[in-house]
Amino acid sequence: MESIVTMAKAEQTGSYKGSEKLRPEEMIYHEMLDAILDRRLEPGMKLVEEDLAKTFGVSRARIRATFLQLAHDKLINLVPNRGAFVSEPTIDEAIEVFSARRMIEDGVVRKVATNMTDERAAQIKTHLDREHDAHHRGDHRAAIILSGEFHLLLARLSGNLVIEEFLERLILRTSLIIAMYESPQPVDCSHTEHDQLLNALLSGDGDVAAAEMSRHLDAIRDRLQLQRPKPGKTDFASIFGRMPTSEAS
Amino acid sequence: MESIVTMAKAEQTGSYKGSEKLRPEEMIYHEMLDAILDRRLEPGMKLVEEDLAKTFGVSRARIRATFLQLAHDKLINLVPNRGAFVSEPTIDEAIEVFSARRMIEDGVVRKVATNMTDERAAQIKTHLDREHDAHHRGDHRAAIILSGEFHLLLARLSGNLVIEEFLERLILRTSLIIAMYESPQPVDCSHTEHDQLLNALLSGDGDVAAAEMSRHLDAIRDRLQLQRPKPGKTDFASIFGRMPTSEAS
DNA sequence: GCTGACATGATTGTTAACAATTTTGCATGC
DNA sequence: GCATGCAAAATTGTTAACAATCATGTCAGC
Repeated sequence: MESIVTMAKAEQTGSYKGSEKLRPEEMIYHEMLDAILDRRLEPGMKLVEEDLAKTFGVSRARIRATFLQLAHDKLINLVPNRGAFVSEPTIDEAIEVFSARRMIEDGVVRKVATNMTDERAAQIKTHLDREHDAHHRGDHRAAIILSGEFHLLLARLSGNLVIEEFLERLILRTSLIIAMYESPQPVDCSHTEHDQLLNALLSGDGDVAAAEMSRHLDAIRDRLQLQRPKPGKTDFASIFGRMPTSEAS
Repeated sequence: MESIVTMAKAEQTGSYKGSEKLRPEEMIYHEMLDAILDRRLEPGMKLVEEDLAKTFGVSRARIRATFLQLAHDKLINLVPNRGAFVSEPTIDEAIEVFSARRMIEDGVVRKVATNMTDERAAQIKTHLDREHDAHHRGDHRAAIILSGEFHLLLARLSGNLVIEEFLERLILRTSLIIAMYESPQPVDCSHTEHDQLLNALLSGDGDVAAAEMSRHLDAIRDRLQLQRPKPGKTDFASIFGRMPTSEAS
């Protein structure tokens, strides 16, 4: 199965097969990234260096370097002498990430709205077509990827590489949050919201665009179930609704 | 001599001597950070792993880990098989960093302005007093530190840890840019601009505060000499004003 | 005199072994 | 039965040695 991230990169560059030529270090980073965002590695799970080293056929040193990168993106937690654990973003953290995105992306769409050109509008429309396409095909996976890419596209159009890179990390973090807190029946109705965003951008009014982006991000956040986290492996008490007792008395 | 960063941390926590209890890894990171921001390590300078390892009395592995951190903050450049080099932010990068800060900090002051309380105003005023103090004492070094801390304080008051951390990195990057491009006679008149910012914040009007912050950041940028970078060690052509020829003919 | 191959030295990249720490399992005592 | 302490296993942290790569200096050839 293709990975979320390599697929996303392929969407950017337009060549999917080429992504296999990534340097091994990046390969491992992306593989772990995918596994985390796919919840194949569940939040809270311990990541043992040697196991991963064997799995990828590299030395522990490389795994440790990869850990540093992932920890910097807040996707794993590094505890001295204890090891690495997949991040379990708290509800408060989740809210802060969305709040941060609002602050950043408000500024982004303000810039994009006031600097809109026909070519850029066409770029956005092309992307929205792909989103609709994926949605009508029922390709939920691609829809999720493209949804994130949409926000990244706007950041790129704002013309600031610093913001773009930062937002990329924030979007990854958001993906982990969504994976952890999404409601049982996933709702990817965001593509219609993206349409509305384009309209707002085309109005050329920065305030209108910023308001629309805020509404959109709040909507994503509010679709999550930020009250009760999906229980992790270790949270037996909430799984069974009671504390453990002996089975046969 | 105290380091810029540990001094800054001390300002935050209120206890300077305690900063010596940092774990060795953080110690090394901060020492290198300081050296870069102080220009004891000049932009473009090669950082040899073994030399640094000997200097700090640690193994190369630790130095490599520190390199990853610094590279993530864009303070050094990591070139495969070639090594680590102190970053030489280009003029375009510098402009982008200031632009990114404008986007972020506009949002920050909007939030702070609309959520101002007496206590927060007092916090800011206390900080400004310290800035003025340093300035009147002629303590240029402390003035620079406190100037950066001012922006960080506003980010903290905005109540978003994600933004605060990101801005912290951006401020470090700005410090390197200033160190690289500052005009011959350093102008730290920014403390009066900070006063104006406080006034704008007290107005409670987000638009006013954002405009003031934009003006302030633009002013800092415009005080730099972003046309001609201060020549690095290797730029002999610009040092001597001509290309090398044989000395005795 | 200049260019390019080649050998040498310096530096980074990688691996494996060792040390320190934490976790786990078990026995002991209350 | 439960807590406490101890020993063993697992895991992380660190170091040193080796391999691969790159930079530098030398020398032959034009």
